[in-house]
This record gives sequence, C-alpha cells and structure tokens, in this order.
Amino acid sequence: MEDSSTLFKARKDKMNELKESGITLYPNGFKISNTIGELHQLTNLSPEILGEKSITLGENGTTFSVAGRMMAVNNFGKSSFIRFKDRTGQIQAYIQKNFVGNDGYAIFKKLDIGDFIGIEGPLFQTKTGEWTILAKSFRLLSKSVRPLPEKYHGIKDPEKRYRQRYLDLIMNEEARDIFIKRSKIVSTMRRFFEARDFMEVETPMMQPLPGGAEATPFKTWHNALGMELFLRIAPELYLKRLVVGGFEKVFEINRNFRNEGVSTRHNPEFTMVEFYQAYATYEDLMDLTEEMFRNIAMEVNETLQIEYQGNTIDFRGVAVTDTDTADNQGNIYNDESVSSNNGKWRRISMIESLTTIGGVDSSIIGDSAKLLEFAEEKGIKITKKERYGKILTKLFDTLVEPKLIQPTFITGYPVEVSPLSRKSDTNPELTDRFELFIAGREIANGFSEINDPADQYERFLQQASQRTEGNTEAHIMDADYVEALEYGMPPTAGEGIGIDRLVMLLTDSPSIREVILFPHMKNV
RNA sequence: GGGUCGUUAACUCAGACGGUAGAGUAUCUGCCUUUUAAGCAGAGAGUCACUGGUUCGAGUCCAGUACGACCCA
Repeated sequence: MEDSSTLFKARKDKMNELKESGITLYPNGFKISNTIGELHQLTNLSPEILGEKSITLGENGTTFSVAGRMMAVNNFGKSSFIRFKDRTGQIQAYIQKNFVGNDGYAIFKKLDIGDFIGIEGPLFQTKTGEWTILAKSFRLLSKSVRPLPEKYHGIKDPEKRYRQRYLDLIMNEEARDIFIKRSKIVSTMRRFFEARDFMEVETPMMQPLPGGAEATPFKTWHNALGMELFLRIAPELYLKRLVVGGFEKVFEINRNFRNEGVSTRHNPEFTMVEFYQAYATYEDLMDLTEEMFRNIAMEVNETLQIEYQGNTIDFRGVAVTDTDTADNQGNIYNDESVSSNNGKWRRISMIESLTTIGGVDSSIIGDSAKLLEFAEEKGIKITKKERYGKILTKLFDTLVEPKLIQPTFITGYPVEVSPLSRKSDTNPELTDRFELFIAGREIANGFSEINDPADQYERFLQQASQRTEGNTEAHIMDADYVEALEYGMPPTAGEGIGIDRLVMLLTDSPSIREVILFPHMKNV
C-alpha cells in the first residue's frame, strides 16, 4: 500500500479533496441501463431513435446509464472528452460545464485515468461522426489509487504481464481475447460432450496413489486423516472406476499437477479433459476427436485452417494414399485430395512414421542393437539397457514428433510405454493406442482400455520392475484399481486432451504462459 | 542443468571512447466548450535489479547473485 512515487501522492491528495467535498470514493448502487457494447449496437442498428444526429448534442434523445473504467481524458477549459470501457467495449463521453454545473465540473477535474465512472445522458454524434454519450450527470464509482501503464504502448514486460495479469487484461486487447477464446473453447467442448450424452464428473484431485500417467507428483499431507496425499497427475483410474460403476460415458475437465520444470510448453499445473466411452475403440475416438476439433475451431475461429506461428494448419482432413510421401515438414497431402475425402486426418503407425518421416532405414527398424547404433550416430542419447519399445519411442520423439505439423494420429505404441492400453489383437508387442500431434506437439492421447484385470496386474508388475531399475516415473501398482476391474469393465476407450496446448494452437500463442491466466513464477 | 540476451522515472524506451541521467506518455500548474496517441507554455519526478571489484571517477568495464525471455538437454 505504501508507495513514495509522486504519482501516488498526487492521487492521494485529490482523493482527500474529493472526500472533503463530500464525495463517496467507493459508493454502491449505481444502476446501468446498458453495456457499452449495447450502445454500439443501438447506434449501428437504429441511430435515428437516439436523438438528433447532429452537433446539437441530442438533448432530446433517449437517456442511457452506463459505467466503466476511464482510460483517457482530453481536457479543454470548460469541457472534456473521456474514453471509458467495460467488458463489452469502449465509448467516448463528453462532459460539459453547461450540463454538469461548476461544482460538478470541478469534481470531474479531480478524477483520474483508471477511475470507474457512471454516466447518465443521451447519445450524440461529434462532428467527426463518433457516437458519444453526453453526460447530463456523472458519478465516481470507484477510485483508482495507482496510475495505469501508458495508454499507447501499454504494458509489455512479460514478467509484469504474468505477475500482474490484471494490468495486462486492462491494457492489452490481445491478452483479453486469448482468455475469452479460452473460455469459449472450454464451453464449446463441454457442449460437444453433453450433446453426445457424456456426463461431466469430478474425481479426486488429492489421491493416495498418484496414477494414470508417468510423472513425478506433488506431495501433500492431510492432518486429520494423518496421511500423505498426492496432487493428481491424471484422473484416469478414477474415471474408469466410474465406467465399472455403470457411468458409460463420462468426462472431466480439470487440472493435473506434475512436478517438473517450466518451459514454453509446460506449466506445473495444466488443464486436461479426459473422457471415457464404453463400447468404443481407440479408432472411434480418433473420429470423435476430428469432429470435436473442427467443431471447436469453427466456433471460436470460424475457420478450419488455423494460422499457427507461421504455419497454416488444416483441420479439414486429408486424403492419404499409398503413393503419398512425406515432405520434410510432415505434410502429406495435396489440395486435390482434400475434397475427395471424408475429412480423415493422417493416421500412421509409429514404426511407419520412423521410416517414412524419421529417416530410419526399414532394414534396421526391428533391431534394437542397430537402432541404438543409429541413435548414437545421430547424437540421440538412449541408455543401452532400454527395451525395444522405449528405443522406438525416444527415436520418434526427436526424429518424427517435431515434423508432425499437420494433424496426425500416430498409432501402434509399444506395450512398454503404454501400461494402461489394451494390447493389439494382431501384435501383442503393440497397443491399441494413438497420440495426436499438431504443430510438432503432442496434444491428445487415447487408447482402448485394458479391461482384463490379469493383464492390468501384469502391466503394473512390469512398471514396478522398471521402478526398481530406477525409472522414478514408472506407474505405481494400484491394487485397488485392479480390484475394480475384477468386477468387470465393459470394453471402453478413453482419451485425454491438453486444453492449454489446444488453446495455444487456436490463439496462435507461442508460449503456454500466454494462455494461463496466472502462470507459476518464482518468488521475487 | 547448460548457453545467449534483458533488468535505467509509474509505463514504453534512448544513453558512442568510463566524466555523476535523457525523450515520449503519464503527473502537476497555466490557457483552451467537438478532441481522437488533442494542442501550446512551464514544472516536478530516478538506490540506473542487487552485491562486490577495477578506476581519481562506473548506468557504462569485470565477477557473482536474483528475477525474466529465448534456445538447448
């Protein structure tokens, strides 16, 4: 609260003067008749009902009552223009001594940029044609004690923008737009699921065993229960317990927490949607995902071609034929093929992607030792003792993932890296799983679920042995979950989508911090 | 964890060879009843991120620390 700056002092002085002249600095009860956005709509649709469309100040027009934060003031001797804004937009008001009186005008002169003001009066057009509200009266609604950043350049310092996001939101329209879009993306997604008879649920964020993903959890402590708890790394195992319980189509949109570093793509808490559908397979979910992403893109951007950091990403879908080959961007379609296609996105197995996109020779793709040699040549660090599936996945991460610019489903994930995915009926080394990549990033992960409790138990055991070998992120044995499966779970497929990354994509944001209202920062 | 860059007035930014701090906006005082980043005249405003070093003298050179941005692992 203490600040020695002269700007701060000047405002304090004016505040005291206002108080002395009997002005309440923080009054309640001012009623607005319209938002500023509504005023703009009215002036566009039916300007003639508002008053004289001239410089006569429209004294006989309809009276409106609006409120907002003062953003700019142009003072003249006996009149002033101000700009003020609410959540729907910005409008100009004209304060004239004739109308508000000598005392009123003296009080107005003591108001500052940043103050909230309520204004009553009719609309008129200035001589340049701008619709302006003429203040017949005004009222200070809330005093701002600190000066806002500069009106033209706004606030740019990223540190300040993130730590004091409210300033960013006041000053930068682009920042506001990102979070408005984010809200719209989430609500569109929610409607998408509800329209398909999915039920929204909330499962524990504090879990005695952190499961459903490979990650390091945050620990916490419950005093009364006297037990350690973990912030969840995924809701997966609880959602599947609900499928066991008969909720056949469920989804949950909420935060996960992973105790790892921050980067342009990682925040320790991030938002995921996870959803599960009984009697569906991972292939059904790929179809559903395409539909959902198109639905959301149309709703928020009104186009299926998204501009992201200089790339045009096409959600329309692509035709893929045997003769197609990948270019070095991983773009595997041409415009002619688009129209002749039902809008399927590229689907390609991990092994195939390694040879066609990753540049791995097909003669060595089945040979762990040769793959390790190849990795070493390429300078990709993989521990010698890693199993075949891990080697493939690591090669994929560096050689293929960054090249997957257009939406691409990668299928056929190795069993070793998929402890919760159902084994493929044709190849028990692989699972019925996909990950979706867009703009070189993983954005979704889905699979047919294991519903054979014996198989799940085995997988947990394998993970446990990885753990003893030093992989601290390997999955923990969850006997309670296996017990749930023993009661019987219908054949089910499930998927998780990273909301933050989806928002980045649809708002052309280069960093995850741009789409999280209050990203985590170190203490100063 | 490693590398590069940044931190100067409330905000956005200048500051050559090391000589004790500058602009625009904002603020304050005048003038101005249709401005549009209003205009004109004047004024005030700074622990140059922090700590140490080199030097007669450091915003500037050197080292370290903190925070941030980007790249890499």
